[in-house]
Amino acid sequence: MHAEVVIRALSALAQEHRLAAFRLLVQAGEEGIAAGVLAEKLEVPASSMSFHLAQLANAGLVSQRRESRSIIYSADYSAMNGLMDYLTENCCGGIPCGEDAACNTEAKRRTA
Amino acid sequence: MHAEVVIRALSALAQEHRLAAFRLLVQAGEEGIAAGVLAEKLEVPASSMSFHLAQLANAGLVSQRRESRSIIYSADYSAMNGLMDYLTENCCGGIPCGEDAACNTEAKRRTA
DNA sequence: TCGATATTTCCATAGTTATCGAATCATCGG
DNA sequence: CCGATGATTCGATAACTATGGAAATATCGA
Repeated sequence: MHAEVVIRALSALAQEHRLAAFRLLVQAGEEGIAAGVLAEKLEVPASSMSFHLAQLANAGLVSQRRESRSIIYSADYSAMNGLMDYLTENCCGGIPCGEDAACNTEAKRRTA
Repeated sequence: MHAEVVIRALSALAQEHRLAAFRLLVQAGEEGIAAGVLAEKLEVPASSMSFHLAQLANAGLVSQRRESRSIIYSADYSAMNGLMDYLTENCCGGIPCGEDAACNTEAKRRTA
């Protein structure tokens, strides 16, 4: 993953509504969530939501599919993992991920 | 870690020069790097570098100390781990960190 | 104290991003 | 085909971010 792509992903997530939308999409899993539903849940006008979803899509963090009149968005886990990979490798250098750092703490907490 | 803080950290990293600076600081470890050295390495005017470092500091990702005439910046690993924590917990939900996801892949690669 | 060095603050400016109503496009049911 | 529904695109505007030179601040050595 190049720095340029990483920056686009970070920029995409660095916004209140987009971070919130992405969290919901991650929770929703494969099934995804329609644009209108996201707009309603986040109390954002449809055109604004569309703008934000386009940013997330442009960053490769979400994919979309049409289902009748709705457009369903879903999180792209591999893109997110690519981002985590980059951050772990380049920005967590001093405290590698296998000891007491974030990722592992989470992993343990999760399986506990 | 609240969403607000997370967004500030993501915004801070979502910029070419700041991401590059932070990577260097992570590599440098406790010792840190002086503002002027960073400016020179990244080929950015001193005042611009100062601006970017202020953003990183504001996000809590770096700390600074004066050492004679220089101001030495160093990465705050715990803040970065806090960010990783949040992302793992909120944005990697579907594929928890203990299986094939980024963090663990990294951890294994690192200790191998 | 003076001059040099390291950095930040100030300021103007250019560029980018967010917002949201209105217009447009796509799909469906009848 | 028509009206309704779900979504995007357009366009204007406001807000924020990045840039970099000049001035100000802090520290040092002599």
